Amino acid sequence: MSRSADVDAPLGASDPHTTTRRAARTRFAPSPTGFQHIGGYRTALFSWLLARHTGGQFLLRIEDTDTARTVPGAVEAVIDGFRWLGLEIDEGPEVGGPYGPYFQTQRRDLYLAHAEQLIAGGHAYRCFCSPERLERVREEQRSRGEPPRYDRHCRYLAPKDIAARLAEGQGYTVRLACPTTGKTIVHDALRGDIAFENASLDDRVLLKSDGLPTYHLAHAVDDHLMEITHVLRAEEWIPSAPLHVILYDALGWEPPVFAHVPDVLASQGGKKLSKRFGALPLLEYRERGYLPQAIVNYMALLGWSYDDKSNVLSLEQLIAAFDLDRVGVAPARYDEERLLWFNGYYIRQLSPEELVEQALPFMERSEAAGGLPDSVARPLDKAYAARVLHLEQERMKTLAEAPAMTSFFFERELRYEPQTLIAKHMDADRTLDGLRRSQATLEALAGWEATEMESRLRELVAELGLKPVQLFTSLRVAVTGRTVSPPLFETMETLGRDTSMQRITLAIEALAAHAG
RNA sequence: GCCCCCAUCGUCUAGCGGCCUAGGACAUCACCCUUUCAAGGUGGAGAUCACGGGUUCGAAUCCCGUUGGGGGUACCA
Repeated sequence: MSRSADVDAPLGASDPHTTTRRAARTRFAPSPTGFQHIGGYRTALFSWLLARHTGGQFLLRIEDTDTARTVPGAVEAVIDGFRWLGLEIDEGPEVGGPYGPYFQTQRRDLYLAHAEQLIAGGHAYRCFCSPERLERVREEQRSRGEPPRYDRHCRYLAPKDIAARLAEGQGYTVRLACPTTGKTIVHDALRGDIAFENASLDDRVLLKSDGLPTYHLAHAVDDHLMEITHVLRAEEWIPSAPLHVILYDALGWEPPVFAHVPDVLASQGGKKLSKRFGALPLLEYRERGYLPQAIVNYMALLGWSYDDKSNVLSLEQLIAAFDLDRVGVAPARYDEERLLWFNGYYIRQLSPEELVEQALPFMERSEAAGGLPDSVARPLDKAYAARVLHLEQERMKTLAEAPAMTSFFFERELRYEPQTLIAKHMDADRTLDGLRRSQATLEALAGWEATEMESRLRELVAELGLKPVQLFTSLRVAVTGRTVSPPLFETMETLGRDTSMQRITLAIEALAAHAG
């Protein structure tokens, strides 16, 4: 039996939903009309976390009913994104599952059957109105200052009239017959009850004239049939949520728990993050040298928090801690700086092996693509690259910075202004002398260890009456070509004796020539 | 226009009536460490809790209103 929406008790008012106690089946249901960005994946992450936290399942369903806007490759990209983030999908395209198919275009008979059922039950009706008439009606309403809504022209068509049009072969859509009085209550797990006047509702199209369902019908049928318990979706769905409550009721079904998660705003302006406003497709972050752990940690904290202290949280910790009750309702702003901090943090946590594994592809890219200079032979020596990367590890904010940061370890020739060899409060002559004395000191060394070089050169610094920075700056530029580098002695050790000595010799020559 | 959502440091947030002279993180500033840059450590600045009314012995926390921002208003999702 289905409750009448026109009686006093508002629809949905007494649904006693708990949020996260039972095993949750959640889903992410994107339409393949573009590429998902952080906003979309954030909602998906919350859904995934809820499923994992409760020991339930997470499914991926493709809402491809808008065939005209479907973009090739979008489905693969979504799946690739989940794989990259480390969020495994329990049921969906590619992995399959007992509730498939997971593409809505392959489920049209299901929607058709339910549409018929709704019509038979008087909860929906066929609408023969042309798009032109619809537009005209809306225009008139607007000009009168009324909210544009379907005027329900076909809702009250006589049965024989309908039969006649059908016999004629007229096309039609199927619309939901909304109650016209009373209220419908949408229970939102994050915001509580939201009340809507039924009089303000619109009899939206459930089934398009091409026989494919709109989102309203399709998602309800699928979520019910797939036994989804919690629907997490963007807050833009709140306005149509009452329709969904009515629809579930008309179908005789218990609605799932709805949680409308807040938007993620673009870093500039007050607009929602989107392709137009500051959003990058998720996989673009991979190209730019971001680590999935950083993205996940950052996204989890956009609109959700564990307590007043926790900041760094692993996926495992997130699973253990996640709770719908701690998801906020206010929109959050996308903050690149914070993401970058997380990324640097997670890069620092990488083991030497993991770091090479992750960074090598960026270094071996072509020079034009941001890799090491093309003059450097590929493939790179892994062991050497590992040592080099380890030296730069704590300075890296993204993996994509690795090539520029480490190029002097690989290049044969350095290019720099001889002037930069001279440290502050130094002159060319004293620098030249320091360099020459250093050269002799290093030459006399039996081995080539950083600690050994350091103690010998520190003795030299004292002997010359200089400050460490005065001599080491020159050596640094000589050996790396830069004023900023990893610690000098480890750098020289890694570079090797031959290269280091050769560069110091070159620096002496260059400075001598420069000083005239 | 109409409907709906939201409102604590620049940003992400903690706070669910007294623990708050509002806590943490990013960013920022200073200092320490130090061969540069980072990383790390310490400390600082930064929020009249949008505003105005209530309720209460007591409000960032509850209620109402205002303002501001956002979303929806398709045979798109």
